[in-house]
Amino acid sequence: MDKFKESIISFLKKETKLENIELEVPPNSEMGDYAFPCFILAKEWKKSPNEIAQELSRKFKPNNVIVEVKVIGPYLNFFVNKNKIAEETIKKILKEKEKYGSSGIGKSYRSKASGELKNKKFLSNKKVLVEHTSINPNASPHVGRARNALIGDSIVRILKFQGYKVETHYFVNDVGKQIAMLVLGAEGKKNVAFKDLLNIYVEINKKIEEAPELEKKVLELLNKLEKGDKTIKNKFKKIVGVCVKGQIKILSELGIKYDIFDYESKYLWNKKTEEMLKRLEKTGKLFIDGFNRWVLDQKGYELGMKVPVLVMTRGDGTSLYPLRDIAYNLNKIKRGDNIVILGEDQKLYQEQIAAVLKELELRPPKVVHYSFVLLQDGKMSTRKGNLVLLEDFMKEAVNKAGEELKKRYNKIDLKSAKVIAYGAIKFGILKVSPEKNVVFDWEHALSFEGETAPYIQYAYARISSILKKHKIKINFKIDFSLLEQKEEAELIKLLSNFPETITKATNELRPHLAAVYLYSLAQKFNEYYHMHQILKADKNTRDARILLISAIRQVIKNGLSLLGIDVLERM
RNA sequence: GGGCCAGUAGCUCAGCUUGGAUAGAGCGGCAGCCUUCUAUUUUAGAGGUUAGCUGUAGGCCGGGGGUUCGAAUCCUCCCUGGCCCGCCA
Repeated sequence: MDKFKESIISFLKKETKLENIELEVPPNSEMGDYAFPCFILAKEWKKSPNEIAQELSRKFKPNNVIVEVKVIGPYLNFFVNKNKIAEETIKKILKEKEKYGSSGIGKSYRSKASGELKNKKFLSNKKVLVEHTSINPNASPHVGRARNALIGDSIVRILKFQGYKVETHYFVNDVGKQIAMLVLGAEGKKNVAFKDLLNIYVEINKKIEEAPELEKKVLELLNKLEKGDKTIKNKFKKIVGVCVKGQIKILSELGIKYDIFDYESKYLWNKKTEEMLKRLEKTGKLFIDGFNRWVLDQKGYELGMKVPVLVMTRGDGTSLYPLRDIAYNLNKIKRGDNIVILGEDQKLYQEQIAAVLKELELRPPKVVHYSFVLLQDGKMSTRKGNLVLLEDFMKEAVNKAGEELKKRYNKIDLKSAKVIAYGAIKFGILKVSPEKNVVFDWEHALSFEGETAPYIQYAYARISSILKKHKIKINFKIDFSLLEQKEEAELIKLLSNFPETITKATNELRPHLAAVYLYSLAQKFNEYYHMHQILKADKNTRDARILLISAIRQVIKNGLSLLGIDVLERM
């Protein structure tokens, strides 16, 4: 908490004898910087809230931090020392530079062996494992999948920014039915390339739908695979290899990187699943059902299902996904604390996994769920081929950005076009809260105006170009009281709120908070820029304003980097 | 049938976890800001202005009920949409 709030709260605590003081921010900065609503005291003091506010205001003595109070109706409003907040905030930003906004919570808990942070935060270990993307290796990723990768990547960036040691994992479901289908579909085709996979997958799905007896062939393939048939194993490996390579290329083009790829197949043949079963047996909740399968009873966990059980094996004893997944989870839990990004379809299943892990007295992963991206005519589906491919979206966006650049500079700078295009894609997806369904619409998705990354990048470029025109040495002997405009006060307040916003985004694993914040900052800056001269102001005011916009520039850059978005010095 | 999530302006969203002052943005609409050219009596049309800015219209915050001094926010019922509920992963 900053010293401004602290000072107000200590005053109010003394005067009201309340344990918890909740301060609010008035809707309008002219009304004050912080407000205390006096309703809660009305009953006890047997006075109207307005009278209470009056009484408190008489008791208040201005100081170095809080310079004035004002009663507006039932509210007691406080005005902070604007010079002080301006000076401290701007100095802090320009000194900390790319670190500004980091609260270092990742580091602070690492240095503490145990203690209060451990109980407060869900992260308690030294290392944080973030598993995201984990797209089925059956085709080129569609836009809906990108939501997973982008949210995950942003969370990784945020955690690293806060000082956490992060390890990024990608789980490859390389032994599933869908891969078997792909193998079957590719039968007889030579040199299958990444771009062919989608068609093959859609075709084989159609074929199976028309001739369900083909399904037997799929199961046969799976069976042979599980028995370790070398030829089949290689076929799976080859096609998965082509697919993963292609997927990674696209994601890496977007600046998304992974430290470790975990292959599900690893858990198909090693003894981990057997060990897992033995361990589960000790809970006394594992039983063999009428189909001769190992099943875990999950009564008592309030799972939203008719019969709360988790099936671990097939009748023939071979493992099902949950069993392999639990083994995988165990492996990850050994390495550190876990975060997983998954679609909303995995919600119940993850609750089941969490219940299993609790049964084993292990800390379940923190799961971030997101809702699906829909198309006007329904759900996106790789199986049906009803989708917008991420790579096509990227291509279109780069084309559009290129055109815009051409309009302005009469030439296309591909690197800049990509920064703009990928920024737009990322921001467009990240600014929406993850639990919301999104309907993909080309026109909307390719817009570079309004609440978009290019708008924010533009504010950054604009500041850069001002600073280029006029280079002054950063000199802190500046009269910060010259930043007296209303817009300046609002900007400074926003800047000083940045660390708090990022802390919140970290604790709640919600990158969209950063996106929303950045837009409001860029918007406020543009407003300010149009109302007030910067370089043409008189010398002292100009120097103060230059420091202010330098600070804004730094915060925009820091914030965008948390979303994986780059900036341009000119655009 | 049951569980989870969402419903806020014509459209896309923020705000909801922690109740508080006139419910905020963007897109689209309308009217402008700064300039150039063409014709013209005061004006009109076309274009440019780095992706910029201002004003304005547009809301029973899905609906009913409840809690509270006060509800978009909390509780409850209902409606609509998304996701899920036993040998797929």
